[in-house]
This record gives sequence, C-alpha cells and structure tokens, in this order.
Amino acid sequence: MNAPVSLPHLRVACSNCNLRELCLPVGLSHEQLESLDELVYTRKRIKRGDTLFRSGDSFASLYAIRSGFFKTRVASPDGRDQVTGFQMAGELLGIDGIGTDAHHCDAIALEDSEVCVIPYARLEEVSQRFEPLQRHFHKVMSREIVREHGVMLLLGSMRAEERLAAFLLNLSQRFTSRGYSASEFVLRMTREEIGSFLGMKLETVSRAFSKFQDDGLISVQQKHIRIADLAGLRKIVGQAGAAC
Amino acid sequence: MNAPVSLPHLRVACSNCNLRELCLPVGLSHEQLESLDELVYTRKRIKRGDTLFRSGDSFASLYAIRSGFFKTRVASPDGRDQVTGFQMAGELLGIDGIGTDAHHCDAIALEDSEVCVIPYARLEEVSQRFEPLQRHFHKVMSREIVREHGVMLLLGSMRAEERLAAFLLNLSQRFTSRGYSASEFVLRMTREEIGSFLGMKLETVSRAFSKFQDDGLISVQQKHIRIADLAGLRKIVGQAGAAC
DNA sequence: CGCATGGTTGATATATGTCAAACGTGGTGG
DNA sequence: CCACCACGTTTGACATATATCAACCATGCG
Repeated sequence: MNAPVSLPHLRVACSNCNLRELCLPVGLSHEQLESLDELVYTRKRIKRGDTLFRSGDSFASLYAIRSGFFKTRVASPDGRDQVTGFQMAGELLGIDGIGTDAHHCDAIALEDSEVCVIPYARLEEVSQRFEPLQRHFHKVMSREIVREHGVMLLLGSMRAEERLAAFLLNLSQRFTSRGYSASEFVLRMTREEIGSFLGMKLETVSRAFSKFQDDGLISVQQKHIRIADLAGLRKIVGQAGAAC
Repeated sequence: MNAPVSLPHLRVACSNCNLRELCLPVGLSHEQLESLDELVYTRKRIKRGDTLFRSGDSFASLYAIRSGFFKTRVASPDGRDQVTGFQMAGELLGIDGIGTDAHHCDAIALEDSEVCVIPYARLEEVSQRFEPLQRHFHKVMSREIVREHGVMLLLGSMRAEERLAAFLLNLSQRFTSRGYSASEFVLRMTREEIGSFLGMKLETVSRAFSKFQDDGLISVQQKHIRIADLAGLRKIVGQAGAAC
C-alpha cells in the first residue's frame, strides 16, 4: 500500500517468535504452530511519525506489532480528531478495515517500529482450516470490543484525574505483562495525544500530572514517569462511588 | 442461562426470516441459505425491563434481535455505569462474551423483544465449513469496532448539543434502513439512558432537546420525536470545524 | 383517579476549557 | 561543539459548558 519502508521479503516464522504468546493462540503443538507460519511472509518497518495505514486506504492486511509503539485515531469530516488507542508489541492493528474493505482510522508510529504483515485473505483461509486460529482471532476482536467499552466508560463517566489515573494504570499493567517495569516508564505520546485519547485538553493533562506529583502519587519529568503509589492511583479511579 | 422467559423449542429458519439481509451474508443461493438454518434452533422472548444477559454470566450464545429494542451497559466496580449502545432489530448482542467466555456488559430490553439464540459453538462450527458466514461474522465484529470508534469520537471531542444531534441522526438513519420514518419516531429510552450513553446528565439532555425545539430543528414531546430539519441537525454535528 | 416515574426548567456551583506567557529540551546546522 | 530554534510542557488568570440541586409538571399505569 503506502509503505514508507518495506523490507525485502524476509522469511519470518511465528513459530519461533518471542511474542507468540501475545498475538497467537497458546497451547499448540509444534506442528500446529508451523501452520501459523503461513500467515506471515513479510515484515515492515515504520519510522517514527510515519503512518502504517490511513483512513480510506483499502484494506488488505492486519499488522501484528513486533516492536515499537503506535497510536490510532479517527477524524471527523470537520477536522476534529480522536485518538482511539495506543498499541504496543504483540497487539494487532487494522481490524477496523475488515468491515468495509477500507480502513476507518489512521495508524501512526510513535517510535521506530516493526510489524508483521498478515494478509487478511490468508488469515481467513488458514483459520478456515485451522480452528484454534479462528477461535483465537474471534477472541482478539471480542476483547478489542470490550476494551472499547472500557474507554467509553472512562470518557462518559469519569473526571479528568480519574481518567488520567486509569490511563497510567492501564499502561503500567501492559508494560508489566511485557516484562517491563510496572512503575517506571517513558511515555511515547505527547500531552496532546493523551488528552485526545482521554477527551481532555493538553493543559488539563499537564495539570493532572502535576497534581499527582504534588500528592506523591507519581513523579513526572516530561515523558518520564515513575509511579510511586500504585494503590493511591487505584483509589483515584475507584473513588467515585465513595464520593457520591 | 438466566432466561426470564424461554419459548419451547420452535423450529426457526433463517432462510425465510425477513430480517435476513440485516443479520446474514447476502447474495447466497437458496441451498447455501439453508446451511444457515443450522445456526438458530430457538428464540427467546424478553420482556421490557428484563435482562438477556448480565456482566459475569458465562457466555454461550450470541443473540440476533428479531424484534424489540435493547440497551447494553457496562458498570465499573464503584457503581458507575455507562450505556454502551442501543440495539434494534437485525443487530447482534453478546459479542463481548467471546473473548473470555463471560459477558462484560448487561443487555436489557427496553421494550418487549424477541431474539434468535445462536449457540456460539455452532456458529464457530458452521463458519468453519461455510466461508461466507465466517467472512460475514468478521465484518459484523469489525463494524462494531468502527461504531465504537465513532462513539469515542463523540464522547471525546463533541459538546453536548453536538452529541445529541449526532445521536438523533444515527437513530434516524437506522430507522430509515429498517423501513421506518426517518423523521418521526418514539424514543425507547429515558433521558437518563440517553445521557449515560452520551456522557452527559439527564438535565443536559432535556435542555438540549428543548433548545433544538426552540430552534425549529425538531419537535419533541416526551418520547415522541419529529425531526423538522435534518440538515440543521447535520450542521450542528459538523460545525466544530467552522467554529474553531 | 391518584401515584410513581420520567421530564422540564431555573438558579447556582464547579470542572474543565481557553488564552497567554514562560520554560525545558533535544535536534540541527553553522 | 555550541547555539539556536522548534516543539512540547508547565503554570496562571479568566471564561464557559455542564453538573448539581431543587421545584414543579406531565403522563400513563394500576
């Protein structure tokens, strides 16, 4: 499609990828695993700031993130836009394109990244023959729907500081499950992008960060975050019931 | 599961259901259509106010709405809740359960309704043999994801009146595609439920309705809505670009 | 017919947005 | 290599959209 950079066809094997347990069904025999190797023939590198696909692009492939960090965003005709998620290694991009054979959001790399290209026709074909793959793929899509319900809850019913606390906890949990520190990480996105995702202005994001720091919950220096009081953040997210 | 009412097993055929074009793949031969009849063995009636499933229920089936009207909502541990959508005839409920074999939201009938019960194991099995069904099901899930992106855009970036206008236009469009009037309909949900869905308080919903009426865009009398100026509503949704 | 539920409207409070100024920081080119 | 510049961030003062609280009204069900 509109690949900024595309590696020459690399022989790529899911069966010995160390992200396997993040993007593929687990508990398969070695033999079963090899049938998954048919899924991915190529990888693609995307430089920071470049787009993997944009709204309107015709849909052909899904992308599994091998390394790096992305945001997805939708735009309304009148120029507003909304970040719909931040994606990291092991997560799948492009599902939005299946419904109409065209993408409905932009996927933009927030750092130099690499993705596995999964031609959708092949995914359909292999999952037709290989039931665990079909089952797993359905689960991935279902979980994405559930995740979005969570975002709707956040956007529809939480206040600014609650949203930011929930956001930090979510990041922390995802870093943890990838073997990184739960309490110390570098944000890949700007305050404006966080604000767009959380439905608030960048100044409000900045003030909430400062407030958390004043309260001893985190320490923040630009993009570097250290969580000092995980339980305290959790209390902020969950305190609405107490407050009302 | 926790069916409030369940009809005795009724022989039910997708192949001569008049909602076919809404929930199933189109362009199939009569013979192909009959293979879909395996999907649905039973229907279930749900009375207004009763729940079809609730968060935590173990997941076994999807439900295609044959008639009636539902809302789905998620709840946070601290008692907040968020309506995640309103569903009408031809739409599918329960997809949220696939990912973890348990439901993550409640589905509540807003009027006496009837659904077709689609055992998920059967759906998987039939779609394993019958490619157009698999393809169609993927499209349905993908479109749900895209719909939710739209809701995120609405919640994250629109102001109260823009949200309500977008909501009315969305309802109007869905009624139209079911053969009902685009400009005159009865709301099945309360102001509070609209507000929960749109991320605002019921008073704000009510005030926005009144404002639209004062401006000649709609006439509203309790749950009865008549849209007088469709273009005017569209202008409200899309005017952010102009305003900034 | 009367009550319960949902809806409307008003007065006021408050969270967040807006506008503006100053400051850090990292990358680039002289 | 340093200095400068563009970009992102922080913070303050003020504006405003929406929430909150409260009273009253409509309606439809039992």
